[in-house]
Amino acid sequence: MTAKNIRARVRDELTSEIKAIARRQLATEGANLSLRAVARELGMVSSAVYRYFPSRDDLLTALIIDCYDELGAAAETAEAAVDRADLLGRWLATGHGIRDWALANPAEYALIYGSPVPGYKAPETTVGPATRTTDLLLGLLADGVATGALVADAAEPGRAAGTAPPVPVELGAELDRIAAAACPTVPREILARGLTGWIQMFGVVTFELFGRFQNMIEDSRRAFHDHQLRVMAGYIGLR
Amino acid sequence: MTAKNIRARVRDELTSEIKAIARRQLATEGANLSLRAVARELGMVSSAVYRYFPSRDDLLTALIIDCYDELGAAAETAEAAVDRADLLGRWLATGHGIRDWALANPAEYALIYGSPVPGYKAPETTVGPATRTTDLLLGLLADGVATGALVADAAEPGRAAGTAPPVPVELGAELDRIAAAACPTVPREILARGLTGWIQMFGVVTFELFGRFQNMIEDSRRAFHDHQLRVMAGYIGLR
DNA sequence: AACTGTCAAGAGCACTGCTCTCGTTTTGTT
DNA sequence: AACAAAACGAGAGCAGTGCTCTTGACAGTT
Repeated sequence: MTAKNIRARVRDELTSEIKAIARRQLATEGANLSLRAVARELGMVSSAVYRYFPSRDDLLTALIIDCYDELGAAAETAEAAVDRADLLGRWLATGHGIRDWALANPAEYALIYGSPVPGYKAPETTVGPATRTTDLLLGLLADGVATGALVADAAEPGRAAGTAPPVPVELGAELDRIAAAACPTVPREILARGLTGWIQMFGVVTFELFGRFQNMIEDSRRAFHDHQLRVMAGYIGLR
Repeated sequence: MTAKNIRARVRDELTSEIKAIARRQLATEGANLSLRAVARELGMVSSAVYRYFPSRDDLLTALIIDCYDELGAAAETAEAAVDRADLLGRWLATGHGIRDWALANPAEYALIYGSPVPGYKAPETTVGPATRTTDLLLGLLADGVATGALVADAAEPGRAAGTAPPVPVELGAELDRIAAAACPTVPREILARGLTGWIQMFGVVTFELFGRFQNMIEDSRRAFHDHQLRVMAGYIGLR
């Protein structure tokens, strides 16, 4: 069986080496990386690379999946280090974990959360790894609901009526559908708040990564992100 | 002088025709549009286009400036139609105006708010048009402060203490610097809240445009955006 | 009428994704 | 052990790209 694995193992090694070189080129070339350049750096001929990835888009797909998985793993380990009962701490750890990974891998973040590549259509195989980060939030909400730490607006102490508008009816059905599929125990009001915080979190990271903070927030970007996280945590009801 | 203008006028017409065709190709090709394809569609030879735009990046810059201006104008006209005293209405109009433009011009929105183009460095000439939308928010905040409708957290009725975390000291200096340069009358707490709402607004539009709502929010995206706008308006204190 | 600057066209360079063919090597089967 | 089948790397080639340079034609100025 080792004889059988000789070729397979070389293939696996070359496959991941191609991906590694492509990842490195991603940093300088962005989404329009060159298969020929990868082959050149590998000492191979361009047509040989096509034995491993049938097209450039397939290479991109492999990279996207890897990046989703890496980001998901980074967020998960950051979140797992916090006491389960500390909902706010888990939320903060998740948010900072995602930002840290994004700052360490800006090109990769742009690949998965930036503008869609023109002719590229993400296949179904990418949705699984993509939901790893959102699953963290949903787990957070479900845990909060289970322990009673997270309650809907009306019953929540310390929050005055009228501050937060109620979920409109048009949204209700859709939110219920999402909850039924992903987190049946979470009421729609809490799910809506979680979604708002989730979007804000990625919005801040995206703004920072894409240079929209230039000439604005320069020295205290981490503190800014932390503040946004805490604001949204307060809105969601995490404490 | 008309004799002199014959050439200049033809030049201007051709310049805008090139930009128009490039805009149209932007929709299908994304940021990596082809100068040769533009020339082909124009019945010209590629080298002739270089008389009008010294490089592909310069064409891109021209498009970016046009898009920023268009988005800014769309947001301004939407906001200008609302009664000056109606801060919430102005905020909603701005937000929906931006979203409407983005939905009508998704490729253009991706160009200016999506991932930065790999080798491309936006020149200084783009920052002016880029700030048109943020100026709307700052004007909104300044108006609210001037009329007394917008007040800092502690004095604001209907909001309980502890819901919104205070601005951390590290952020304070930076926020004061921004305020001093752009909106001297707006206190840092209100500016911080406005910034949060601003990021959330663009975050929602970006998520929707970049396909992150697929299999989640499908039928009520406008209502969702509207709800987000109202949530953030409540947080900022607009009413 | 002569000069000067602008223009479109064409050839050419180096690059890209991708396909096809060719000889070689490895694999699985008889 | 022998052999067919599959996998592999190399090379040539096609159509496309951004960009540069040169050439010849035209317009505006003096």
